[in-house]
Amino acid sequence: MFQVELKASYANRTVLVSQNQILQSLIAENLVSDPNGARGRLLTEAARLFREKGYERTTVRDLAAAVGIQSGSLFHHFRTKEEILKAVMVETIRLNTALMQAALEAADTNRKKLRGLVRAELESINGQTGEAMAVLVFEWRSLSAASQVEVLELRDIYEKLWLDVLESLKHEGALEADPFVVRRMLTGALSWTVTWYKPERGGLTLDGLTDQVMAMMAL
Amino acid sequence: MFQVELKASYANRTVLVSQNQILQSLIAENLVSDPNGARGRLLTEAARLFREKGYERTTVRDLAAAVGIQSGSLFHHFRTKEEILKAVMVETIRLNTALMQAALEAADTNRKKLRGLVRAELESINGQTGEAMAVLVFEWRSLSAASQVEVLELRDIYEKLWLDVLESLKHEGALEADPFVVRRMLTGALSWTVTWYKPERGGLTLDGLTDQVMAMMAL
DNA sequence: CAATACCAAGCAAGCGCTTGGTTTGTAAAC
DNA sequence: GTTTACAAACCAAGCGCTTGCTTGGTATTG
Repeated sequence: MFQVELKASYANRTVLVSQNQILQSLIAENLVSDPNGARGRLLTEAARLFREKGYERTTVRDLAAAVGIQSGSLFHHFRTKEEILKAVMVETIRLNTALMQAALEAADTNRKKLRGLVRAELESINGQTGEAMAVLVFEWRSLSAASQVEVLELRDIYEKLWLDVLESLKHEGALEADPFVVRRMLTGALSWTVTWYKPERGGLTLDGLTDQVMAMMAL
Repeated sequence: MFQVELKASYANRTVLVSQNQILQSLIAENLVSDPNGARGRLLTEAARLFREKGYERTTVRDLAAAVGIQSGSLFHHFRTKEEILKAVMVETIRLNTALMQAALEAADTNRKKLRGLVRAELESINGQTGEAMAVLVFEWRSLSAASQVEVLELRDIYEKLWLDVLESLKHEGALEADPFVVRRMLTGALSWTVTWYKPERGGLTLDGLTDQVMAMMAL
């Protein structure tokens, strides 16, 4: 019991450290904005507001006020309001693709890889990037058709990571259902946690939640 | 093979007939609007538009044009635009609660009851009431806090139907995970089908999809 | 001394909703 | 069977406000 807790705590710290390292390297490559910089701070606040009130109900004046500038000044950083939404989504997918890849590399069996993906996605949805992840799910329609195409290309890379693992599990005989369907179901189930899962109350940890998901799939 | 198809077709017809009977009795009780009446037609169109473009992006002029009247004339039927959204949600929940109750009554074991609920909810989401169901999920935030409270009361009744069955399954030992968590996961997974499930292509029927869900849960 | 970041002011368009008046449906009164 | 009465349904016009975004100019920074 004590052993388990120690191990869990250690695993948690490892995850956090590696998450940060991944973020830093993405910032260095200019693939995501530094949350401490002007642009990054705006995107963080935008994600928060978009999640809280929805994209349409969030005005450029709200966004500007959240970072302490005038509404007109926003348009020196982004040409349109929609470009802000797109940036939130693009950077979120980039970060999460990297996080999922790291989760895959840390596991040796396909079963552990799936658990790693589930755990990582739950962490993305319910952790610091949760607001941006929720925006990705719920504000999709607010993106123009042109932007949707662009973001979808990134999303396909991300989804392929999942499908590869699920297909391997199917070949192993560990999974009965169609990998494509399973991934879609998992997308829905995991995203939806953002609307109800509150780690502080209830006592259900992220690891516990991950266990429940795996148990539900008899894996 | 031929037998199976006949049976499926018959089962499907039974479902459709009973769906219609339930709808008729709810109309008679004035709990939902007749889709052929003026109010019902507006609500149907509203659900379609809200789902297609989102509540905020749908203007009262859009709504009015969809039923062929002037925008101002809308306000003889509803006092505010939000009242239209609320009406869509309330009537959808009322109809679906009745459908779920019927599904429960038609099954004898808890396992069949769960399958009935899953099947019925998938049908609600992907059938004629799908647009309204999607609105219920994706436009929740657009409801005022006061309306949210009102609709939540109805939703609780609906959710209790699920929880009772899941708890029975847990007591039977057929379910390992927490019923509450399972229901939340199912809510997410089933709602999400609206974004990807297209019965016409792919060849996956609603019954097939139901089977996949049950298989995923090892039930 | 550029380039970048910002402000103050406001424009054009679109929004939900109101207003005053007309048409339509219905049913009793004669 | 026409007339009268009246409410519900609807139209045409537009008001007041908010929206995303622009403009012309001013600090700030390397």
